[in-house]
Amino acid sequence: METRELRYFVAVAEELHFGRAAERLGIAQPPLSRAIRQLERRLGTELLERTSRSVRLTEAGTVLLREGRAALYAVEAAERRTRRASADGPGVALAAKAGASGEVLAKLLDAYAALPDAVTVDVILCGVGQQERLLRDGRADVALLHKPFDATSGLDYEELSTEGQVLVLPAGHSLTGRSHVDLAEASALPGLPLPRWPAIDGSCPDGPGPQVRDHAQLFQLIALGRAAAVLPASCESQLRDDLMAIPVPDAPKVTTVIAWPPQSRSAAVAALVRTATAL
Amino acid sequence: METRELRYFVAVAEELHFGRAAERLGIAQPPLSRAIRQLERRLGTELLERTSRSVRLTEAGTVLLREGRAALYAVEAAERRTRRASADGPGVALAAKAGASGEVLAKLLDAYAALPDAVTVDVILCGVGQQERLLRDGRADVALLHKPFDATSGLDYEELSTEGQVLVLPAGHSLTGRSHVDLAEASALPGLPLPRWPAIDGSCPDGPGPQVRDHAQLFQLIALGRAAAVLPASCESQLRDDLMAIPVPDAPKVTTVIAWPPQSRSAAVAALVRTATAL
DNA sequence: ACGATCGATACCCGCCCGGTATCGCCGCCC
DNA sequence: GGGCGGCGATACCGGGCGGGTATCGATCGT
Repeated sequence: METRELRYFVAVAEELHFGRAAERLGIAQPPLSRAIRQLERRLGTELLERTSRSVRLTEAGTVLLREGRAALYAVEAAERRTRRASADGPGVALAAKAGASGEVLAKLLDAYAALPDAVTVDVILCGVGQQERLLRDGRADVALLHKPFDATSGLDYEELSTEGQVLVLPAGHSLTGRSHVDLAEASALPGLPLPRWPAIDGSCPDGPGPQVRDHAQLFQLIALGRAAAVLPASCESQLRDDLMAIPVPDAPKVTTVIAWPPQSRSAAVAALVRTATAL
Repeated sequence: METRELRYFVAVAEELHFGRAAERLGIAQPPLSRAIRQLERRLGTELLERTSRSVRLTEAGTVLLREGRAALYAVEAAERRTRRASADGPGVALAAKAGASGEVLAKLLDAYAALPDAVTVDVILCGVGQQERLLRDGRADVALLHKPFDATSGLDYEELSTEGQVLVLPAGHSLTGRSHVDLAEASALPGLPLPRWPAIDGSCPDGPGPQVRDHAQLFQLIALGRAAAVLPASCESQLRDDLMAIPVPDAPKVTTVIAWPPQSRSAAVAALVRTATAL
C-alpha cells in the first residue's frame, strides 16, 4: 500500500464525499474514484458503501481510517525528523505547554546543558494538549506533559514529580484566607466559571466558562474576575500579584512526565530523559 | 514520501550495498540508485555516503532508518488489520506466549465470552518476545505479556497481576526441600545453566546455557537435567511430575499486563481490556 | 598495471497517474 | 411527474516516472 493511496482514502473517508475530497487533495474527482477502487481491489474488500447520493464507511473502512491515519502520521514524522536531523544538525526539540512546567523545564535544561555531550535543545512552547500532536508528527522529539490531563497513549514516558492542585482566584476574592477549598466548591463559584480547554482536535466542550488556549490568557481572565481555575500547585510560584491560590486537597493529583515517541530513543533523547528522572 | 521509497531506502540502509538491496527488493540496481537519489533530493539532504567501495549512513540517514522502519510497520499493520476486519468479520486476535499466562488466559477468555456482545477471539500462541512484533505489524490486536521481560515500548497497557518467581529444577535435585533459594545461588547451579531466550531480532545473547524458544522446550531440557530456569510463580500449577519449583524471593517481581497498540482502541479490544482488569 | 567490483549515468519502453468529457443514477422541487 | 441538479462511474488520452539493459568511471587488490 502506498502512502498516496492512504492519503486519498483518508480524505474520502473523512469527507464522505468524493468531490470535496478530490478538491482537498488538489486532484480531479475521477482519478480519485479510480484510486479508491484499485485500493479496494488490492485489499480484496469493500471500504466504502456508495450510492449516488451518499458515501458510508464499511467495517473494514473504519479500521483502515483509524490505522491509516496513524500510519500517515508515522510517515510524516519520519520525513520531518529526517529533515530536522540534517538541517538543525544534532539537537532535540522539546515540547511543553506555554506557561506550565516552568520550574521543571528550567532545571532540566540547565542540568542537561551541563552534560559533556549535550546537544542543543529547541524548546517548543505550545498550546494545551498539543504536545502529543507535535511528538506524533515529528516536530518534537520529547515533551513534558501532565497526567491525567494530557493523553500519553502511544508514548513512552517516565514520571518526574507529583503535586496537588490549587484554586487560582483574583486577589481579594471573598475566599481570601481560607486554608483550603474542596473541589465541588471550587467548581461552583458564583460568577467565576472554570474555563474550557480546547480538545486535541481543536473543538471545545460546551459549557458556561470562557475558552482559553494557554496560561497567559487564563491568568488574564482570572485577574479580570471572569474566571477561576484549578491548576497544579507549582503554578503558584509564577502567579502575578493580582492573583492568589488556595489548595484543593481533594482534586486529583497531577503527575509531570517526560514523554517521547517509542522508536525515537536517540542518544540525545535518552540523555535528556535520564537527566530529567535524576532531578 | 511514498512507502516504496521508504522500503527502498530501508533495504539499502540495512544492506549498505546497492546490489544486494536491489536483489532483495527484486529490482535492478540502477533504478534503486536513482530512487535513493531522488529521495535525497526531495528531502534536501544526503542520506548515504557512498564511495565506489563502501556505503555508510549519514546522521540523517540513521534517523530515517529508525523512523522509516516504524512507519513501514504502521502501514503494514494498517493493511493487515483491514484485511482481517473484512475476512474474519468482527473479531480480535490475542497474542500470548505459548506455555505462559495459561491461567489468566483461560479466565479472561471465559469471562469475555460471557459478555453479551462478545466477538470471537483468535488466540495466537507465539514464541517468547514475539507478542510486540505481532501487535506492531497487525497480526494481533491485543496481547498478554510480562514486565519487565517483554518490551512494552510503544504499547498501551493495563497491569493485571504481579507475582514472584520460582526456580524450576528436575525433580529430585539436591535442593529438594529448601524453602527458598536466592537469585545468586540459582544463577550458578553446578551443571544446570540458565537458558538463553532469543531477542526480538532473533539473535541470542552469548553464554553457556542452551537456547530455548518456548516453555515446552524449556521444560523438556530441565527434565533432562540440562538446565534450570527462574520463572513466574504461576507456572508451578502447570509443572510436569518430573519438575519441581522453589521460591526465589529476591528475584524481580513479574507483572502480567494486557497490552494493545495505541490507536487500536476498537470496541472489542476495549471490552477485552476491561474484562481483564476486572478479573 | 590490470581486472574485478560497485555505484552512477544514459537511454528506452511501458504502465499508471492525472486530466477532460460524458454517462447513469437518484433525490428534489416546481 | 418530468425536468433539473448533484454525484459517482466510465471512457479515453497524454505525459511522467518507474523499471530494464548497456555502459561508464572510480577504486581497491593483486
